[in-house]
Amino acid sequence: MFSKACEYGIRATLFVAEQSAKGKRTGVKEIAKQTDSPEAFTAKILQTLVKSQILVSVKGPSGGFEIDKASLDKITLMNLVKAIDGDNIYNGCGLGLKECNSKHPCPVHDHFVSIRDDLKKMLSSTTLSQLINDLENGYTVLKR
Amino acid sequence: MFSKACEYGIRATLFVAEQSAKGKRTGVKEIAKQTDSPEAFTAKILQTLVKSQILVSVKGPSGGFEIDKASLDKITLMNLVKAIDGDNIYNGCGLGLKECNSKHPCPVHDHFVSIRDDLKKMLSSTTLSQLINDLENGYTVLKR
DNA sequence: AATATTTCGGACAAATATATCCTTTATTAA
DNA sequence: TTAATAAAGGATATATTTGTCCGAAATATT
Repeated sequence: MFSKACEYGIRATLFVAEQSAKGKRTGVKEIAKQTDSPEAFTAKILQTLVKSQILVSVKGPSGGFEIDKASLDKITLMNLVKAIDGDNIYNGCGLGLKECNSKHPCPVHDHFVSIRDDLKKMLSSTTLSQLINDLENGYTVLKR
Repeated sequence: MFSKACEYGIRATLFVAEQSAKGKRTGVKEIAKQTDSPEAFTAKILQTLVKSQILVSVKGPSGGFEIDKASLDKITLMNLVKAIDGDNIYNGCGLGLKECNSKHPCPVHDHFVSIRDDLKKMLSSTTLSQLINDLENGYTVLKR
């Protein structure tokens, strides 16, 4: 479904979001530990997310990553996925054809339409706020 | 969504199925050409599909690949995907956690449930017969 | 000002996926 | 029986993804 980079990226962002909601800033080391992800690789992905203006980074002692509280319910899973994996997930053809669309469909095009639409809808309507709510409850987890 | 191998594999299988329905056997060269796929790589994938008993191969002159007509409406997309990509697509966790399930869910688990179920349902209920029907009509295409 | 901390950026390394090539094996047809 | 044909299988090449390492830049603390 998603690349490893995207899986790590979503997990990292959720951890940062959770901490930011508490007013805490957090660094790569802690993020990697709490999301059970490779540290150096996670650092790269965090850089990408900063460039995409999803995260804010601060260098130096007591630096780290944070998310503007106001954007917690503006940023969606779709924003993360696009920033890391691009938009192939909901634009690409199921069988890899270049010019597949409803006028010129591949054999599985119609079968995938509603599934892809549902996925797209879910990704673009699910915000960080919603997701960290379950995390704070302890209902969901970021590792294991 | 699927690997390249799986995309080529599905396209190849559909072409073989279409030909088999007409009583024709077809070789790698023709399959690769008609599905716009790399020939040698396609050959490898066809081997996998033969080992998985989805296709039948015949060596020598006038040899090639075919599908038992009786199995055209028994073999589903799910069978192809499992044979080539394994079952990670509908067993794996959206965020890559090892022990993600309804008792111990990752933050996106519940959000993915219905989408994954729909995908699984679609893959396991769509047969080769159904797919080649649209192909024969010219309603769907295998390349471009 | 000096030092320690932390992200940034580039180069590099390893693993996996994609893709090709060539020899062997089976089979058909002449 | 020989020659031609086509898949099988192994070795190898290339590309992409995943992952690491290290010096540079920024910044807070002393």
